[in-house]
Amino acid sequence: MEPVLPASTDLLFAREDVPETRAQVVPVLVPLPADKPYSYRVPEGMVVEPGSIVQVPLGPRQVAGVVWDAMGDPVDPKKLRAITHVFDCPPIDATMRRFVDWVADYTLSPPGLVARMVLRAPAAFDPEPMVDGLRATGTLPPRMTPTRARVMETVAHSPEWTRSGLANAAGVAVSVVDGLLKNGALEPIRLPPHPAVPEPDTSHRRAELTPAQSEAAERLGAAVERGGFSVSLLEGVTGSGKTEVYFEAVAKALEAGSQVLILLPEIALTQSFIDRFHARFGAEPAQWHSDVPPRMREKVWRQVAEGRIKVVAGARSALFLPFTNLGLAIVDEEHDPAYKQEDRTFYHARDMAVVRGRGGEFPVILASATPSLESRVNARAGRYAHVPLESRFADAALPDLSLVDLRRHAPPRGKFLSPVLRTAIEETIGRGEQALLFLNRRGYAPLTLCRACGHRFQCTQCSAWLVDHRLRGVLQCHHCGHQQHRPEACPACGTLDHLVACGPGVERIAEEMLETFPEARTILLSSDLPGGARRLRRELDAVADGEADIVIGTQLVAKGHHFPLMTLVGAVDADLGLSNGDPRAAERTFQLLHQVTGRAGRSGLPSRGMIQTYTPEHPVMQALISADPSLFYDREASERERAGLPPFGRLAAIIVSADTRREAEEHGRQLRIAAPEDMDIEVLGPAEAPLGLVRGRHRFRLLCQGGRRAPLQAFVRAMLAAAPKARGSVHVQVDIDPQSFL
DNA sequence: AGCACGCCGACT
DNA sequence: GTCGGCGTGCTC
Repeated sequence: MEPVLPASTDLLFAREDVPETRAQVVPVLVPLPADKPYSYRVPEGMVVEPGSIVQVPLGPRQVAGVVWDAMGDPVDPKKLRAITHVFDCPPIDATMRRFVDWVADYTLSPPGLVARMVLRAPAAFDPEPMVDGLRATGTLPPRMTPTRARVMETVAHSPEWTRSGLANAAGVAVSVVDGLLKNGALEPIRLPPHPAVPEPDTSHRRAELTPAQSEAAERLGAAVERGGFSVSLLEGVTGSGKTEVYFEAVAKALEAGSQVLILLPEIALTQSFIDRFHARFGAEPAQWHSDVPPRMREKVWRQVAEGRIKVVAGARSALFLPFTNLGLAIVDEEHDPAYKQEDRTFYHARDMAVVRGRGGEFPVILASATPSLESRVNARAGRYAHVPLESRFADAALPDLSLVDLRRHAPPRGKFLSPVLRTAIEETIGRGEQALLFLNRRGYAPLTLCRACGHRFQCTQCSAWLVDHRLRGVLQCHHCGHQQHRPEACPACGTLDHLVACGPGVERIAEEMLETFPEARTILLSSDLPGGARRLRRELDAVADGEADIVIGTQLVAKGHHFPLMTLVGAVDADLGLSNGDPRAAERTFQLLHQVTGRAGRSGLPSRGMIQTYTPEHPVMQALISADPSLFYDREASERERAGLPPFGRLAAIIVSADTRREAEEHGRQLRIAAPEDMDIEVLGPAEAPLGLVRGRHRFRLLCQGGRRAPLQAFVRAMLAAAPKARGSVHVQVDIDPQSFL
C-alpha cells in the first residue's frame, strides 16, 4: 500500500528556515527523554506523514521513532540527519498521537518516553513475512486415490491451506499433499501470516443472565450502541457476574466492528479469565503483559495496529497499543493499585483509559466490587453512569462476616489470635474444611527490643524498625532493604538472650498455629519465602487441592486463586494499615479486607469471615460487615473533601532519591526554596518516603497540595526549572495525584 | 534511555 | 604499564 501524503502536510511542515531546495524536514519523536521532537531530513523520494514509524540515526545507533505533528526547537542545519527508513506499518493515528501528548503533559514526562511505551515491540514495525500455502487449481489429479480424494474434499471445503495444515486436516501424510502439488492439482500460494488469535464469535455461547444482570448488561450495551464517550461504573460484589455482564458489552462493540481493550491488574490476568472469555466467545483474547514472549508481543502489536486483532486482554501497558479502531475499553478491578505505574513515567492506567476513551470518543467501563473513592465520587456527581449489580444469588455465596473486638476477646499472653477465632479454626478444620489467616506483614515480628535496656533495633540507613525474619535469621528494613544478622546480645548494653520480639508477622502466626494445632497441616505463604514465584504457585495449587488445613498469608492471598474448601477467613490485625499516614489508608484497608474475606464462601458451603480489631466502631469495620458500604464511601469522601485530598483536591509528589540521606534531603530543600509562591499550592516536606524497597537509596518526598483547580503541572514545572539541576546520584521523579505512598 | 568519553584502582 | 569502574553529557 502506497502511503498517502495528506493535504495538510505542507502546512504542518512548512518552515521559513527551510532552504530553497525544499528539503523536507519533519519532527520525529524519538524514544528518549527529550521533551521536544527532534528534526530529521526526509530524503528525496521518501514519503512520510505524521504518525509514520521511521528509523532514524541517533548518535551512534539507529532507533525507531514516530513522525510527529509540531516541530521542536529549531536546530542547527548542520546537525540535521536523514531518516533512514519508513517502516511498512500503519501510522500511529492522530487520536493516539494526541493521547501521547496528553499523557506526557499531564504526567510531566518527556513525550519521547511516552512514545517509547507505544513503540515497545521491537521488530513489529516491518510486516510479518507471508507464509507458504497452497490451494486447489481446479484440475483433478490424473489418478485419484482414497487419500487424494480426502485431500481434495478438504480443499473443496476451505480453499487455502498450509502444507502440513492440509495434510493434518485431511488425515493424510504430507507426501500425499506433495504429490498433488507435483501433478498440478494443488498450487503454491503466499498466505497472510497466521492470526495471533482466532476471531471471537459473539454468538458462540450467549450467557444466561439473571434479570438484574440483564438490566446492567443492557445499560452498558446501550452506551456501546449509542457510541461516543461515556464512563460507566459497574459495581457488583464478587460472584455477582460482572465479567459476564461486561462481556455482553464486548459483544456489542465487536458486532459494531470495533476493537476492544480489557485491562486487568497484572495479577488477575490468569488462565481463569482467559477460560471464561473463551467459553463466551469461542476463542481466546490476545494477551498483553510482561510475560508474553517477544515473538508473540510483536505479532500482537502488529495485528492490533492492522486491526486484525479484535480483543486484547492486558495489563496497564496494553493501554499504549496502537489500536486503529478502539470502540470500548474495560478496566476490571478498577480500584486495584497495580494500575498505578510507579517508575519512569508515573501514570494511572484507569484514569488514562478514561482519557483514551474521551479522545477516541468511545465508552469506558470501570468494574469493581470495591470501587475507588474517585470513581464512586465521579458516579455520584453524575460524571460516570453508576451501574450497580445486585444479586440474591451472590448474597448466598457471601461469607457471614463478624468483628472480633480484641478488647473484649483478648488473645492469651504472647499470642495473637482471640479465643473466638481459635475456636472457629478448630471447628473449621474439624469438618475437613480450610481456614485462611490473613496478616499483611511479612516476617516474624515488626520490632525487636532488649528487655534489659529497652534498646530498639533500628535501621542504620534510615529510621525504620528492623523486621525480624526468623526463617532467614536476619533483621531487615522494609523501607530500604538493609539487612543484618540477628545478634544474640544487645548491641547497646551487651546483655545476652534478652532480646524480645514485639508484635506479630505471618511467621509468628504460623508458629502459633503449629503450637495450637500441631496435627493440622499449616502452610505459610509470603512473597519473601525461598523458592520464588514458581514455588508460590505450586503452594497455591496445593492449597486449592485441599492439601492444607490452615493457610497463613500476606496480601498475596487476597486475589487470584479460588480455594473451594476455604470456609473461614480470619483477619489477624485488621487495624494494620489504618494509621500509616497514607491518605488512602482507610479505602485501601476496606478494599483489601473485603477482598480477602471474600475468599471464603465461594464454595456453596456456609462460611465465615472474622475480623480482629481494636476499633470495631471504625467506619471501615462497620462498612465491612454492612450490606451497604455507601455510608463508608460517603463519610470517607467528606473527610477527603475537608482535607483537600483527591478527588476533591490535587496532590503531586516530588520524589527525590540519592545514595545518601544528606544529598536527598539537601536537594529536597533546594526544590522547596524554588517553589513558586504565587500559585496557592502548599508544599509539605521533605518527609522521608517509604516508597517501595529500593535498595540502599534514600528517598524523600515533597507533597504539593492544592485545590481541585490547582495548576499543579505548571507549579511543578516552575519549581524544577528554578531549582539547581539534580546531579550526582540524585534523582527526581514526579507523581501527579499519587495513588499510594507506600 | 543508551552510549561514549573521561579520569583513578587491580591486574594480563 | 593496561583494563575497567561508573560520573557526566549528548543525541536532531
